[in-house]
Amino acid sequence: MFKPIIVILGQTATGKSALAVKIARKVDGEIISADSRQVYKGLDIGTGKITEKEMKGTPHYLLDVADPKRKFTVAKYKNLAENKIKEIIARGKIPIICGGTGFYIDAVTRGIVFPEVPPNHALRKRLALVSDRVLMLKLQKLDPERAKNIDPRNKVRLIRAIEIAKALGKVPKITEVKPMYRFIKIGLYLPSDKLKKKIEKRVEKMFKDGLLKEIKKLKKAGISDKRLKELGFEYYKPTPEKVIQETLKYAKRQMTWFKRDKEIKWLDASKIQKVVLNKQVLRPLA
RNA sequence: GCGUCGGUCGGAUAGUGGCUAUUCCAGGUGACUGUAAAUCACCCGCCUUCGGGCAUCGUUGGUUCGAGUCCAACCCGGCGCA
Repeated sequence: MFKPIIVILGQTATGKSALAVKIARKVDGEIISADSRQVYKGLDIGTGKITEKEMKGTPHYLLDVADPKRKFTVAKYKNLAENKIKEIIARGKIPIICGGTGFYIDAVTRGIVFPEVPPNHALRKRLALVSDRVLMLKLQKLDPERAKNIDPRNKVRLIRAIEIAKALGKVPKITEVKPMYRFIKIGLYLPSDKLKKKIEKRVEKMFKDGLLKEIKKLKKAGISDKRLKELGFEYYKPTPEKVIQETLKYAKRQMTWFKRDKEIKWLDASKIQKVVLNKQVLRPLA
């Protein structure tokens, strides 16, 4: 049987990347990123993407695998990540998943099975113009079962449900296939005052490193304001204050997601020591 | 000092004399089936046994069955004139 796979997760700016590298170097591991924005090429400074230097020679995967003009998806992530896990294990190395996108992590670690219906952009475009009420009526006709427990005001979900129902006749129930690996989830957390300070520092550094230039470059490459906003990148007028505020809100939403997962073992990021590392993180790999 | 316009929740803002004071932002709680830093719901004066109860539109008085809305005086702020 395989050794368990370590998952490092937590809110933004808690130091996940550095910890993952540290562990990887100790156990001869390789890192698979779980970040919905770092998959895109060209989104570096704004997403806090790890630099070559910070990797310290440890291989990282699922960074820069998508074009920001096109939407990446969880299902795609799941596929790529599972392939990478296989590859890494086959090479006799240890996979380490590291990131802050809860949905992506769950897709892999809980083995969520997504209906095999690729996005239908023409349909989506058409349905986007319709009110949520009408969308709900449509869905009720197509699949009364799914309509019962869907968010009736959430257009994104309604559209997706209709998309699936049109293709398959109905939306399949959520299924989870027990993954063939065991995962150990380590959550890195910081008390809110410390997190806030770290975020402030990080955002200031982003501006110093050229965040505005990066955004300009993306715009020049033909990425619309709307798309940039979807990527969490465009603020009315990017100022450090605004970006800090948005980042704090995001961190809160991340925590809302992680809190539901009782399997996560939480470690205080400001107190993490070698001893703790050995005891709680590395022991299962011995 | 005179004239004038205004004062509504942490900030901004709506509100023909009539029931439950609007919307946006910020804040809080949560949801999550191929967009997930996305998208969405609820709360956001006080109390609550979650049914509701009590407050409240600068202050004080007045008119009225009924006032955020009308009247008067005062307080505060902007603008104009001195």
